[in-house]
Amino acid sequence: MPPTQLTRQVAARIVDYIRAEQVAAGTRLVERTLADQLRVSRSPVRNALRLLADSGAVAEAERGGYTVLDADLPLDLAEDAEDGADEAVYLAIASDRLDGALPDRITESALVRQYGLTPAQLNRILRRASSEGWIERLPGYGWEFRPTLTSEQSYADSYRFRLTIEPAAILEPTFVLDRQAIEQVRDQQQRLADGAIHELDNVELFNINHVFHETIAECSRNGFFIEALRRVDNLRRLVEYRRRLPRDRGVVRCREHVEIADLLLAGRQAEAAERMREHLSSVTTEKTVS
Amino acid sequence: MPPTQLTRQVAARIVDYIRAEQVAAGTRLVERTLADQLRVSRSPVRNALRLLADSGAVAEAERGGYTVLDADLPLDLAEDAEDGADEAVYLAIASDRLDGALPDRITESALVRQYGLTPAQLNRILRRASSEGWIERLPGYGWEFRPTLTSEQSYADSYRFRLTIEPAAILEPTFVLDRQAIEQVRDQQQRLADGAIHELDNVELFNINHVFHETIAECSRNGFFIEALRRVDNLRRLVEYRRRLPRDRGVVRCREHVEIADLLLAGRQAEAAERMREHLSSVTTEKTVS
DNA sequence: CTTGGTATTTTGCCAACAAGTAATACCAAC
DNA sequence: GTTGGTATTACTTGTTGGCAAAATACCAAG
Repeated sequence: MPPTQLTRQVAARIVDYIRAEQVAAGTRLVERTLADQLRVSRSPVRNALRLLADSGAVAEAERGGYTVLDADLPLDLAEDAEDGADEAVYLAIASDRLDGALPDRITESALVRQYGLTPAQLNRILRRASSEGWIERLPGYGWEFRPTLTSEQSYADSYRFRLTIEPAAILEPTFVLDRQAIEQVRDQQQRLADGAIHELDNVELFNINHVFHETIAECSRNGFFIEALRRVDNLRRLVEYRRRLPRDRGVVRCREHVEIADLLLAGRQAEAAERMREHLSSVTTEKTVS
Repeated sequence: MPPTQLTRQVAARIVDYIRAEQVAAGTRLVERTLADQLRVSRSPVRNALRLLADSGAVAEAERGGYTVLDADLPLDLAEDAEDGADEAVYLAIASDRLDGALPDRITESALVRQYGLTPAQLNRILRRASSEGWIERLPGYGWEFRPTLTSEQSYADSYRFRLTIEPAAILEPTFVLDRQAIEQVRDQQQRLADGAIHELDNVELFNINHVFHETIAECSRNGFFIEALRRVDNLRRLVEYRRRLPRDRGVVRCREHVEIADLLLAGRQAEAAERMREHLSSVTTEKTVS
């Protein structure tokens, strides 16, 4: 019996957690704590830990339970686990749509047939796609793809929008610097600028940059700014995965990121907001030229 | 056999359309046109027209088809039609949640039991609620209400967010004034300020004001601004329906709306944006005081 | 009191069929 | 070419029951 969808997902999250927090080897992985953190019950956590133990990612503790084996787990572990199915189909549909292989309107059963899904699987995927804003249920039967990000215009629009909200988020009165988080993403960007950028693929590069911007926005403590940014990035992700991202420009962007983070850490918010504005508008012009 | 959910909905939209556009009596209601406009096929349009004809809202034309009887249809018609079921349950769940009658997490079957729904009905409702951003599916079983708008803080946050995006939308380079639309909402606001405001209930008042702000944002021609505003308002709606809206303050707000519209019509966008900023921030301070 | 182990309850998915209705194509009339 | 009428196709919903697995409660050990 193959591990369940949720089990794989939970396993991937656990790996992410160990890697991101650099949890020391030997630390106990407490079921209840993980369950609370991942918003599931202990059952899938238990199964996920068993799965990870079988593949040698975590160690079984002496009197039951599991402990961390190594903070630097191979990245593949999370990806392998995640590749349950949903994610792949989700990206496939998005990709096919961007390629123009899917019509503007489509019925659920057509999708079920074309991608060989069960109704519930498709239900999950459509739920996600519609919550991310690129597909919409019609009043009657069928779904309609929304024109988001398919055109160059809407791509530019997304940057204009970020140009408005990201600097504004920094200047919000509720803004409180999360020094630790900012330092972490700052160092990550520094490493990228120092050359690590050439070793990453599009997905990882996008995710790191996305986390950088989101971490800053989160300091605004205003859920509307945070969620608005998140929504834009969720859409952007679908396109960026498919683009060629020139790495030389990427180095410049990372340096700008470092600079913005340094300004924030120095408490110079107004300047940071201004740099952020310049940073985002430079990307805009760059894109429209190419 | 009672009319179907979709039929009622389409009927309500047709009534909305006739009222909003003030379609002259005697005009033919063309099935295909309506179907395209409402993004459904002719079948439900036909059923809806039959329904409206039976209740005397539209007239049967001589050689088949239907014509408009009177541009000023009673508002109840749309509401009666809409009250099919979904909408009522949707608002009931939102209301119960705001009252604290529903726990933070809840399962689908609990909702099915509590509100006497079929799975597909609940599916539709959850889809909508999650796309509007106030409920979220957990990784395992169950759903979680998001803390949006339940607290005074997040209510204030929503205004801070609008304070950022609405003036910015006016200043977007892609902004193109839709003179006709702006004039229409301007006049509507003028009528409100002249006293009509005292004859409206919360729902209608909210909708009119919401349309005003959205019409302006739409001139930005940037879907991200438009959608972000729409999302905030969809959430706000759930709360505002339940508040007491003091009408005297409302009059002042309507006057400000008229003023903003006039500035836009005069092509003075920068000033309009500034007035919009003041307008929104005055509401914020007013709320935090009360 | 915290943690891991175990048992019980409940949930949501699956499958397949029936039924009603939305989408679509076609036709006739003006 | 439009428009309304009609027929056909194909889609989604509503069933039902069975089942794997997620949630939950309980227990024992340290």
